[in-house]
Amino acid sequence: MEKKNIIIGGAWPYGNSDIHLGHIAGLISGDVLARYFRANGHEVVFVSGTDCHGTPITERAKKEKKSPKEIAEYYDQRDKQALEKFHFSYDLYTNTDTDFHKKEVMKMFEKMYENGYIYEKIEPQAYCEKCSKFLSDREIQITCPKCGTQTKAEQCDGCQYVPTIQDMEGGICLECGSKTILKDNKNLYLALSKFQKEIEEHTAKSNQLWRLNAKNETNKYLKQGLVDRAVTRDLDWGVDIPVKGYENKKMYVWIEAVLGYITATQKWCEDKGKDWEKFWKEENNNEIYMVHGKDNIVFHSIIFNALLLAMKDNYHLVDNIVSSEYLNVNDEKISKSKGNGIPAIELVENYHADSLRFHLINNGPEKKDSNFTIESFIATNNGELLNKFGNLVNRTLKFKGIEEICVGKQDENVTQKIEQTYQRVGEAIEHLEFKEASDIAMELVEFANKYYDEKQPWVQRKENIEEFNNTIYNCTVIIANLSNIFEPFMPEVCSKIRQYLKIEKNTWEMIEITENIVLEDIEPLFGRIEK
RNA sequence: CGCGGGGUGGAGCAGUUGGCAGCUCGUCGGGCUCAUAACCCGAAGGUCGUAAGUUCGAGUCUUACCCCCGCAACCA
Repeated sequence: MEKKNIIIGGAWPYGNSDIHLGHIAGLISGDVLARYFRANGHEVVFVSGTDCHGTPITERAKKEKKSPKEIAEYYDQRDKQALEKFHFSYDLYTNTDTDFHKKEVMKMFEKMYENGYIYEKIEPQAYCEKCSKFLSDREIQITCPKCGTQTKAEQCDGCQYVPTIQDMEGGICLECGSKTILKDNKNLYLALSKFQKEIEEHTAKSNQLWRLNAKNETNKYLKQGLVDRAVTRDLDWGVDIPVKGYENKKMYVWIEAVLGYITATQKWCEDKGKDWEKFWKEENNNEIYMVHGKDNIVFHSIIFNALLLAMKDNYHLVDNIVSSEYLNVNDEKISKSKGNGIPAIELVENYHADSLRFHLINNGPEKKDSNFTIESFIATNNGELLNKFGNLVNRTLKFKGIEEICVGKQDENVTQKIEQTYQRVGEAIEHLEFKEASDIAMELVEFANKYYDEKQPWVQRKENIEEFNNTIYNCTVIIANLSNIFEPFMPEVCSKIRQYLKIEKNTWEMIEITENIVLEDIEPLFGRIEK
């Protein structure tokens, strides 16, 4: 297979709360891809980080009487820990508050400005004279001109009406309660409209593998026609604007956050002495995957690509949008007010990370919203993983009194099944069908249990020791290969198997066992969860 | 005509370009004893929401209709 340079970008968790199971369910696909491509010998950079800027963080900071930095740092640590416990194999997990990120983003911004894709526009904006500042929509309360509901000016709670700028006049500043006026304000805008055609063409060309939601969302925006977007905000927390006259504004958080995929790559490459451009610039046989939830789609499929184009610097655009739907918990949408968010870190401290990973991959919101219940998770752990997978390993490697796996005769059918499984699982992963991939992988486990039962090693052992050795040998070969095939889904368990069988590292091709293996300290891979 | 998702055996779901309706669990019957009472075999159970249409052939495409769910903020 031709070696590729692959970027996998996991969505950046927002640093104002713990990431929950829904985030993990969406992001896990990125880790599956990363592990799979690495095993295939591709050059992979898998990056993410904490998104530290923006209003929700400043709001939370104010409420807790802390600085935005303190809030962001706390959740950066928490999220990083949670992701590590889930065995996310990020090459770099950083955050947007690093000097490196800010410096590099400012350079990129400057380039877009110089290229004329970022321009100044003066427009009236809601202003509070008492607070002496411009207000964003979410900081104003208005009476909806359509239905009369009292609502924040982002969108009407009652009728979904989106207020115009005129509606903002005479609203109420949520900070101090005084009336808002309209006042001219200058902002920098990204000329998204100039990229309409290029993004349309690129999308049509590359969206074959995209999920339906990504195609629909992106096409919806393209159909409406891309509209230029303000990229500066009246805030004091964020990345500075490297343009004269904008000293007291900051960059719109989405703009600098998505550029984090690039700065993180740059940082990692710098530390490793590699060339970051071969991952991001054209003609390097590269491929870019972006992994996130459905509400993030247009930021990656449209805005990020527009930014890449605006730099006019030979950037390779995003090829694959891997967007998940939402995970519900006990049939309810995850929401903090309901308290059903289940911080990811709490679950992974109580349950086996690999079991959770497998369950989320096999039952996750890949094509539509899915529902997580602890009962269904227990069923996966006890039924699929322990009874089938764990038990296969145990009944083979802990066969009564066995101390050593002796090299035997490789069974043709077994070889064929294993090779076929590599191929089919690989294809499914490359087609971004992760549920399918995990199902096919499980088929090999079921095949092995069947093989075992048909051969009846407990009988063979008494009647024909050579055949007994062959059976156990073939089952062990399957197990060895399971440790490769399941690596993208359950890395911890797989590395444990490799340790038992003294296999050095995982690959994505059939491995054989050519030397006897002395068995030591074999322990069950999964624990039973009692209800 | 606001937007979006969905209706498939008892439950939870899969069905990608239309080609004999699958999976897991559950139920019933059988086998085995190596293994964390785990494993294997067999059976029952579906007019794929309703109606019409296109087609040699539709769960899969078209149209109409019925029902369920989500859509302020926190939040993916």
